[in-house]
Amino acid sequence: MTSLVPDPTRRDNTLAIVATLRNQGPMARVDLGTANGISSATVTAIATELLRHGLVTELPAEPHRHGGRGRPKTLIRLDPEAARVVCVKLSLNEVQVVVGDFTGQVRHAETCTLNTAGLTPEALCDLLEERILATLAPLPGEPRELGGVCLAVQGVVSPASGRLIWSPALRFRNAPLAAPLAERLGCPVLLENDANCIASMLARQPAYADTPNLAVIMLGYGIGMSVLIDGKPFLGAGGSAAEIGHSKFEPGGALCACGRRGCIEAYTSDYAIYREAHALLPLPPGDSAHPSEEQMQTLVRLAEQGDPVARQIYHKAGRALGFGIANVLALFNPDLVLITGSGVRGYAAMRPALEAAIDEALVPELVGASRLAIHPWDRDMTCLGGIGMILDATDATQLASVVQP
Amino acid sequence: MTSLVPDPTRRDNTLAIVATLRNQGPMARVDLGTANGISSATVTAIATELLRHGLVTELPAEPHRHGGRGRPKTLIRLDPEAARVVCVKLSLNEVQVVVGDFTGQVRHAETCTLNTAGLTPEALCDLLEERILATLAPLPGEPRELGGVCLAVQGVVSPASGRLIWSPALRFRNAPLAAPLAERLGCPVLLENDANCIASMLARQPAYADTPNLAVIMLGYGIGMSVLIDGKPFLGAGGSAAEIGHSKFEPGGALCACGRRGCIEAYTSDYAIYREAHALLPLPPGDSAHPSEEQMQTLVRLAEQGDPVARQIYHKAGRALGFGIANVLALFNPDLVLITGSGVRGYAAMRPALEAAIDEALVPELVGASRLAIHPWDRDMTCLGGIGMILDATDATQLASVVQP
DNA sequence: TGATATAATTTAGTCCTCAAAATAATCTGG
DNA sequence: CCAGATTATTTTGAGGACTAAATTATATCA
Repeated sequence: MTSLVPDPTRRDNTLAIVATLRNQGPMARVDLGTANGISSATVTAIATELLRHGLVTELPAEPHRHGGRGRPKTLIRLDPEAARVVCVKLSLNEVQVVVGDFTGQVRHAETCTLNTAGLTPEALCDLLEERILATLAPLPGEPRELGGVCLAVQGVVSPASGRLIWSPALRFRNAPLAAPLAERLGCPVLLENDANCIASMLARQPAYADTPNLAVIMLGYGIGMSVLIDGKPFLGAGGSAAEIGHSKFEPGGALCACGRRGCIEAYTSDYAIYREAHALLPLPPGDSAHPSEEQMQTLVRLAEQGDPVARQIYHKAGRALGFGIANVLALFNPDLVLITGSGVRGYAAMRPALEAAIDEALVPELVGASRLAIHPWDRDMTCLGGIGMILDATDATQLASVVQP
Repeated sequence: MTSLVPDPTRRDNTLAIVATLRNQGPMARVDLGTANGISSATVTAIATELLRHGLVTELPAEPHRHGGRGRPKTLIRLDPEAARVVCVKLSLNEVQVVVGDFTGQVRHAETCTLNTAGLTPEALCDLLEERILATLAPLPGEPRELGGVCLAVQGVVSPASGRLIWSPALRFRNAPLAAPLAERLGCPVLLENDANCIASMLARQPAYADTPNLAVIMLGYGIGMSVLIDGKPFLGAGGSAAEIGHSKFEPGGALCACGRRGCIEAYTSDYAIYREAHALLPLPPGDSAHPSEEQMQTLVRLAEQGDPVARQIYHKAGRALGFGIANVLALFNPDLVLITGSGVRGYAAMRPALEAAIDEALVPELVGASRLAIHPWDRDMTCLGGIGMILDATDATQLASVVQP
């Protein structure tokens, strides 16, 4: 190790190349150069270092599929084995552990169910350490080769300080989680909000490359949001930005899980919809505090079949969300608002009221060119995004030690 | 001119030094180095170039006030004469033209009153060109030495495209202003929102150096806001971000000047307060559509003296603003919310309801460490900020041609 | 006056980037 | 099968930029 902190220019260029390879797959040196605005000579130099450190490999030439004339491109790709990272998604009564490789691909995933609300911070760290090591153990390679862990939780977190401020999955508040877990595991731990993970995963997709200001709203048991500004999650001063769920629909309105009244979440979340419905409509049995997927789907079906009570409930949910989105448009003016989460199942039922509410709330000048779309929900998106985030974070530190001979 | 685009590293360092000199006044080379994290040798090199181009001058040594031992510092400062810029503030029925020097100091200011609402885009450009040249004419130096103009307007603008989307001072909408004016004047024109000018002026002050995430709310005839993220105004995708005035207090509420209902502005702006008051309270005479400062001060005085009607009006205004700020806290989580504008005259009357509304709306976890403060209003702040913004903008282009011999 | 201290400049060395030249690897067409 | 033609990669050489260290400049202190 000649120098632990290489030249910042070189560091930036190296990070850009690794990021390009991760997001766009194997690529030739020339193309990496044009994609990042650097000369091919520089790419050669950087690639040589990365090869020497085993972070990338050259792809064997493929004799076929080589349209043009001259010397064929030699693609280089990230070596999947160069790092192993983990994303842990912590939600109410569920812990999901996903193992990813250096390219950001998922290699293994496990989920376990337990009572999360009863955990103390120490018990939670015990549990997470145990689950992560148990998940890693059967995999080839030493578990200690772990490059980093992303802990994705619902609720308010402060990534900078590694403290969990508040989560619906846990009873305790304002406890440091990243530092103790990092000490146990001997690797960097990034504490993140689950919505930020999803949003940064979406931002990586080419389809959203031209919408760097992106608001991603997650509908589910609660309501979360992540706002990407220039492609990066906006955290605010203390990490609690983008809390659309607790922005207001009407003063003195419905009671929210947070204890205040009139929050968007108190109208549009699963618990709010279920709360309105369960006394009035025939639903499958279940835990009254936490509506099941089956119950929610029954409710959506009722609304879509024209049941007036269910329709009314979804109408109100859509109207509240529409006003919430109107405030997001007025305050963030994003390129695109994307709605996802398990709650998108009810989007069709909410949509008319939602769109009418936005029209009612905002003049066209303030809606501007912002678009509104839904993104199909996939429960693994969170961890995919978390793996990308911890890889990006560890790149920055790891590559600091990629140095010259 | 050997090279019009110098090395980006050198360019960044040069910009940083100019910015430091502008914001913090004359400084020695050593201190410029430590303040910007660069070596004193590099500062010497950059300072030599800047001296050669006449952008900075060395301050004569002051024999007194030189505490220490060794060689005394030689302070360098920006040469005030190195550039002349103008900020034009366009508000309802008023155009203010302010001339600034390279250090950001105001050298001259003029205000004129006229009917702005009746102007077409062409007539407005005619007027602005005429006013700017007339203001510049009597000053020493050729008017054509103008380095840049900042056009600060109330309303929604898109700085990137130079288009005015919508302004309460003008009847037309969605017209390009920056380009035609730049052509007439032969210099860069920056179209900016007035709140952004004020916020970036405040951000330059040392008192706010540790609050890079700052929301500045301007109370006045309307209600505007600028949100600084990492010290820079957040514009959103189309320039219409941070429109707190048209975020919602309650669906179906009071009628707003924008034509929709329930906007914060429809409760807390001067026109909204006056609208509630003028039929019920004895106020000085005036134009009914646009309350005068005298009328508003009378109203504030009535509220502070305990008049129940006036108190009730300010209570409601404060409550609406409180809910608006709660949404800003939930969505932006700023370090600090600063309230300013001519409407701060009524802050004391609004304050109890405002603070109660924030408490009612948000759990402490979401208020976080965000603070709330007022900043005394000074009508010249806008143009001071605009001068700073146009100087920053022209630095970037100007300094591109500051090159080696 | 000389010792000491601090600021500014110069020097020497390292690193990085890029353009251009050289080299490598392939296809094309006779 | 071989001589261009073509494109990719690597090497080379030149030009900047930055820093640490040495040097020079200018003060105070005793």
